[in-house]
Amino acid sequence: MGPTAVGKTALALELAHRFPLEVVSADSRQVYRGMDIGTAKPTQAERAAVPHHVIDVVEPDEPYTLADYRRDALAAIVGIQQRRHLPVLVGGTGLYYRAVTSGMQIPEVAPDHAYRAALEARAIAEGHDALHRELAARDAAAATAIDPRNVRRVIRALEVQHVTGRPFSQQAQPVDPPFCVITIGLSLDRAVLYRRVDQRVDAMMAAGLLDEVERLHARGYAWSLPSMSGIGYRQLGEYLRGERTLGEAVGRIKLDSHAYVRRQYTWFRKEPGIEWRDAAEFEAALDDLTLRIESLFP
RNA sequence: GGCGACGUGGCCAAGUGGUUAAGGCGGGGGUCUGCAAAACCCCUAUCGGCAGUUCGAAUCUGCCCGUCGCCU
Repeated sequence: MGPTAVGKTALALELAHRFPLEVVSADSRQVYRGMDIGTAKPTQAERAAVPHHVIDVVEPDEPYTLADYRRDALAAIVGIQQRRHLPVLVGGTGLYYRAVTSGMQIPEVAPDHAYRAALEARAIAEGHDALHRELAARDAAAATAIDPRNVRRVIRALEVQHVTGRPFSQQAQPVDPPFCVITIGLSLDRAVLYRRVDQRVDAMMAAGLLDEVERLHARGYAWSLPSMSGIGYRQLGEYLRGERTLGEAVGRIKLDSHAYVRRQYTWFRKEPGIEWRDAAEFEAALDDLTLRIESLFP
């Protein structure tokens, strides 16, 4: 695990020279087909050399949820284990990481978009506190745990309670992890990482990110889609709609990526059991990880 | 050397006598189990320096320092 552009993919590919491993992506954007450059997907050559899973699984306009991801990732891991290969989860989406490694029980309630839209409208009309008060009445524990201003979370809790008739808070109890996990967190000095992010954004532009975004938009994918609202796609959309210059859009991509890095760290810091390694000491991290894995298979 | 303008947090920028000095950007921290590269929240200055005027000054006066412009 680790923030964007820290070198996770490179480390995994290097590790693949030492172990028969397969990669399971833990990246919420690489699941979309056709979004290659902006999501920094591993190349076709890299994916030919090392099998990758949970990449390119849906079209950009298909909804893909946490539950979908958990199902796909666990299925991939089972398959890898049957092949007697080592499953290596690689990615920067903290929630996805947790869904796989912590035995998360996700309430079996599919999104009801009409219901959500109605509640969103209420939040706007009556204020988010109104929704939160309703949640407090229906599920006090959830109301305590969820920030009233985090409308999206409040709505999901209401949705689960609405559909199942049972409190959301009682349906989200984690169980023991289904397997033994070693987590290596790759980290890098913030200023250095920001520089690396900026360089990668420039490289993405040179590699044709704008074309990629235009092509997706030409295929009819709305800017409001979750897939099209990711970093890179959103800002270039603003440029294509004439809301800002190309230079401004690229600058925005860089700064939004910085903020994303910060949010990623916030998430990872909270996750237990992560062993942090300095990405600047790539070889050392690689050797150390090799020893850690070998110790598991005497 | 003279004249003029300006000098507010890392940057941009309101405020031109009176509650705890707007806001934006950047930076930092945080929340989040079916939209998570999302959504949301919090933090981040005493106003170039000194001396005055005043009950009270970022806001007025003087000097100094600095920046910019024009002139010689």
